[in-house]
Amino acid sequence: MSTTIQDVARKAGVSVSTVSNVLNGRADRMRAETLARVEAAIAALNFRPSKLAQQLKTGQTPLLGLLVPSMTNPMYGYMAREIESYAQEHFGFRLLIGSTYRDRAKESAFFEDLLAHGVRRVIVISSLADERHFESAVEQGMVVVSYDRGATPGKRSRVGHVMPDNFEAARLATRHLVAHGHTRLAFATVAGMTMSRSAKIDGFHAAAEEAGLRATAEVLDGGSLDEYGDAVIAEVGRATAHRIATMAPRPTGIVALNDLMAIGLMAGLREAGLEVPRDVSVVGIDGLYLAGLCNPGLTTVQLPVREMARAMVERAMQGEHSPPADESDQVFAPARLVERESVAAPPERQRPPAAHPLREEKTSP
Amino acid sequence: MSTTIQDVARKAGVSVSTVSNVLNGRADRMRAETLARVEAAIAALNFRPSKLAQQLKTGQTPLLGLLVPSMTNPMYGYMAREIESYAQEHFGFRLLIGSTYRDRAKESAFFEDLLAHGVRRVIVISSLADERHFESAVEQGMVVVSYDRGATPGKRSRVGHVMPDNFEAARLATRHLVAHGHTRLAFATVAGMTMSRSAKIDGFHAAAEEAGLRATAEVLDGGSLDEYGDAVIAEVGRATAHRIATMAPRPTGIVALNDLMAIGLMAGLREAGLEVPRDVSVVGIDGLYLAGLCNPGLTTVQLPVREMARAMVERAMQGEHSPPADESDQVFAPARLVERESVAAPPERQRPPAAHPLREEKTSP
DNA sequence: TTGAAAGCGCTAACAT
DNA sequence: ATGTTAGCGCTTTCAA
Repeated sequence: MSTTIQDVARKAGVSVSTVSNVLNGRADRMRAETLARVEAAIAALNFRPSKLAQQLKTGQTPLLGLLVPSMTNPMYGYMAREIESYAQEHFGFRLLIGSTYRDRAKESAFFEDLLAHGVRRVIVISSLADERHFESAVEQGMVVVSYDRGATPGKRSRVGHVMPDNFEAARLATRHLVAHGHTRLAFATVAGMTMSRSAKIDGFHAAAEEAGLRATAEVLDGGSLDEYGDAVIAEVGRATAHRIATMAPRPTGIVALNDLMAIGLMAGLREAGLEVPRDVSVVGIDGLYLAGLCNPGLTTVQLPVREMARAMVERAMQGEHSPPADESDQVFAPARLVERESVAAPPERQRPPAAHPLREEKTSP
Repeated sequence: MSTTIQDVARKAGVSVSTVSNVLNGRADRMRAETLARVEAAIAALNFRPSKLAQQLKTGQTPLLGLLVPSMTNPMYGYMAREIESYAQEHFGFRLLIGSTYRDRAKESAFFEDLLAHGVRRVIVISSLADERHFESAVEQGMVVVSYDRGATPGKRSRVGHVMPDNFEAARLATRHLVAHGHTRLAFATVAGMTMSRSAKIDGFHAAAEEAGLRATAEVLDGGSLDEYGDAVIAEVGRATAHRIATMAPRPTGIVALNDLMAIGLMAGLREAGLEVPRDVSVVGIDGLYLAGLCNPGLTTVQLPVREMARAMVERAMQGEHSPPADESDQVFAPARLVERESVAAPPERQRPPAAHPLREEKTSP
């Protein structure tokens, strides 16, 4: 089929081991003239050693597994992009990607396949509560790095952890609302608790507490992600917005779990006849570029995505050895608040939602 | 390291070929009792055959290469998702993904790596003009399917082609504007011509012609994609919007190359003090779910993404044999127009852009 | 400085 | 019905 090391050896008039030596940078073991002949043959035949065969021999394959809940979510696309380019540029690794839709069976199946493919390093972005299936993969020799979830305290896990400072991110967002004079605060999240979600809620509460607003700060728990199709989180945001519109008194400052939810929230608020930021202020967390394209522009807390991506790749590449004796989680400072137009002072007194028809979508053939 | 076929054979008290036979569905060649023993051993040892070794032997690896311009673009995320799930569910293939950033060198490097990894089937979503590097990959035994680009007429290519009916999509969008009474039409695109772009432009012109509006229908050629960072297309849209705002007379009905560009366009129009749809109407092409979250909701032509994804996977799996003698491109009807709020009748007379300050982004630490 | 040879884990003739 | 064996393309001792 394609040229093999044998062909090269034959063409260069040397043995395969010599060719293998030049392939593996052991050019010192041979005469310059031999090296030249081999290199010439490689070039002439346009030979590329089969990674397959190399792997089978060495047990190492330059492939990085990446597990994301959904590639359709712009945040994961963003992270995947950063992970890919760093892994490629610094380690020559390609990405073997898989979507899990937050389904444990799918996650496990993906791990099995990775193992079978000889992939030994994986980055997992998941919101699944427990990590047992990862541990078992680690047992089998995998290096796994998990995003946005801390190690279970006590149980020293061999899984690496990288995450943003979710607490601080939410606190920053909440303080921004407080600074604008909001006193009725809400945190909009989805059903189900994860480490990162609870950290954000804690940050939200902490900021409310500081401002003496704890009594009126509430957590709005939206629908489950499973119930919705694709735009999932945004849909939950939309649904939550409709709920907010009917509350009395209504919260005026809302921190969303993430930008996508915030975007859905804004759309829902609009549909319910409420105007952002006149009636309700919204701030997101993530820092998607899409936030800057919204109307109004979404104020959001920018997470250090690139830095986190690098840290994850580095950790995944370290190998099974190096995890610092005291494998503490790697946490990043939340970057900065990016101010746009979705936050303003709360309204003097609350208006009822305008008698605004729900917008309809027509479809024509 | 991990359990091998040898271990299973030993444990079951049979030879490796017997185990291999059960692995490959040749259970009929043995006694039920033997089969049972082998299966028991496999289960007990939690044995998964190494795809690596299988590949080396068979030359087939259940991996599908997918080349996209950028994973950050929601449209590609959407396509990747559909491709992945179909390939996984129907063929048990995983995705080896790569971003090219529309760079030929990166594309070629990716192909080389795929070859080295034993991957023989690739789907390419690219806007690069020529396909020569694909042809060479095909020469080496790859099955490649290219999205959104037709085969060069005459030169019968061995590369498969799948694309939406771009002409019809743009025509549909344009007619919608015409139906709303617009007479000054524009098509907003990016620099550089590709097959799909020119098909859209043709569709745009065709609709204008039908309506006798050809004289005032113009193509607005935005910046190059290379100049921008990540949100690329949206940024081009934004820049184009600023240009539109200063035109006199100004077009009132705009068809955007795609949804992302339309979203950027709407943001830019807003920044320039123009209101959509009161001053300018916009319609996109793609049908991203994000279009429904915009404010105003973006009217767009929904492309049959899932169907196209399936067709591409099917074609990629067919193997090198089947390409129908007259390998014609596979084209899909554009689905439907999804009406939202970004289109209205044109204004009676044009207002100058409001003295509206550009919105600013502040960043605080 | 170079080559011979033994596998890596599996498949598929070919034997028995 | 089951086992033996020769590779797939490469890496890596170990010899020459």
